Amino acid sequence: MPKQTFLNLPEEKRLAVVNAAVDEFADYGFEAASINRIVAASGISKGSFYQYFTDKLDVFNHLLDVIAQEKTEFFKDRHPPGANLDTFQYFRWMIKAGMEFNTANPRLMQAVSRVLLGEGLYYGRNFEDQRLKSTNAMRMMLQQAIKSGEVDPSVDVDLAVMIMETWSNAISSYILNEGMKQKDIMKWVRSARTQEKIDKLLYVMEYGLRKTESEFISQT
Amino acid sequence: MPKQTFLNLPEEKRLAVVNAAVDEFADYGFEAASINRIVAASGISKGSFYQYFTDKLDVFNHLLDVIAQEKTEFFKDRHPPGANLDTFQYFRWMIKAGMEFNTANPRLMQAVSRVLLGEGLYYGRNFEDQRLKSTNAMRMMLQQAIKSGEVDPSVDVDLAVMIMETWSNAISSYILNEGMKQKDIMKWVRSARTQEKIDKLLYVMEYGLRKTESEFISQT
DNA sequence: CTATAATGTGACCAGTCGGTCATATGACCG
DNA sequence: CGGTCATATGACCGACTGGTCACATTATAG
Repeated sequence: MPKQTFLNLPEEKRLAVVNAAVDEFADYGFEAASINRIVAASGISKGSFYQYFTDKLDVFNHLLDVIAQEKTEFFKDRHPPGANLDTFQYFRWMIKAGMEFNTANPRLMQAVSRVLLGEGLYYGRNFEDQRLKSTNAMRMMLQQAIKSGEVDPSVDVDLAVMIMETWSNAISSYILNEGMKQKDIMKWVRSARTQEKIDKLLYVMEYGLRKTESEFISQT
Repeated sequence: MPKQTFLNLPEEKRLAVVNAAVDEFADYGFEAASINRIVAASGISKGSFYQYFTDKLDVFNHLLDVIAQEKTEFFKDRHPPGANLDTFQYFRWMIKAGMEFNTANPRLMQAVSRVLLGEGLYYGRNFEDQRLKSTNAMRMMLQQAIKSGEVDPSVDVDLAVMIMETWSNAISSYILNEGMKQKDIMKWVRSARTQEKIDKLLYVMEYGLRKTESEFISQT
């Protein structure tokens, strides 16, 4: 939590600091973010910074507060269309609203998203080719399946690739992060519980994808 | 690419360097990884390091090479069960094989996964509570839907939450990363193309989730 | 055994980091 | 005006960073 001193600051100065922090985290992520640069960019002195915040994590947490504020402001007069949406309609509305919120605060959301969710595949370092290699393999697999009549030709190949890639990565991360907590990772991975969970996951994906695009359009 | 000098090294020494690098990237990610620590942990001198590699990225790229080698070794005598799997069966087999590979090389995969895909939600910094807040909201939403009879009670709530969370994050990242490339992010987000893509995505998710667990079991 | 080439080494460099603190500045009050 | 207190400042600190290079060690060849 930033000190009261910071919150008392004239808005202009306060925003300069917040914006500098947003840019810094968005450009460098958490570890590589530099307090020196934030200080230089916002035009305050280093001493002042340490009077406002205790450390780097403190500034970042303040960004989360800023988001919370912005969100209540944003959703103040924005409500779900109609009262009796079902769960998925509501979820869909939430996602769409989130997209609008991201659009309205792109740099801010980019900064916290980069720190909390990672740099993201679509941005990227020098590893784009590495990623393309695996997505291209999936794309070819799907196109082959379409050619052989196994998958409906109206399926959106790019979308299917994105979905498969997302799950491939999510499952890999899940196995690694959750697995490292276990004392016997191999036993855990091969356990009925874990296998069943992944099976269900893939089944949900598969079932959704098997629907043809024409059905999508008629049902949405 | 590491210099030939490095590849000529006695295996023991070479592995010491690779293992030190793996540990470093797994523990600190790319930005915060320290060449000094890698050097110290592997027992080589700093000068030698710079004779083997040009910089940090070069070591990391070598880890990708190591993975490629390990993978060909791993899949040498591991083939899909039967020749006429359909696309999804094949994908499922690939995912499962990937899980086994991760299990066999957990630290190595953790290192590159952390760098390429981010720290992952399930690991985490001091932001676990931030994440729990949103997942709990989704969980309650689903439980409410089950209570009211809208969603089949046999649905695995935790699984559904994981799926919804994954898509929520993936969509958010997609919008931010892809959107920042556009000259007019708002126009892009609201365009029919983008909206349709997200709609389809959510529809695939929804359709998979609407199936009841009993159907899962009978069909898998 | 000597000469030459390849490899290994760690002290050293300039630069940056997060963080501190004595001092300066300004705001408020009697 | 003087006095008191909150705030602002940037020089300075030790630690660490990625990177270099003159020199030591070892291997190879004649």
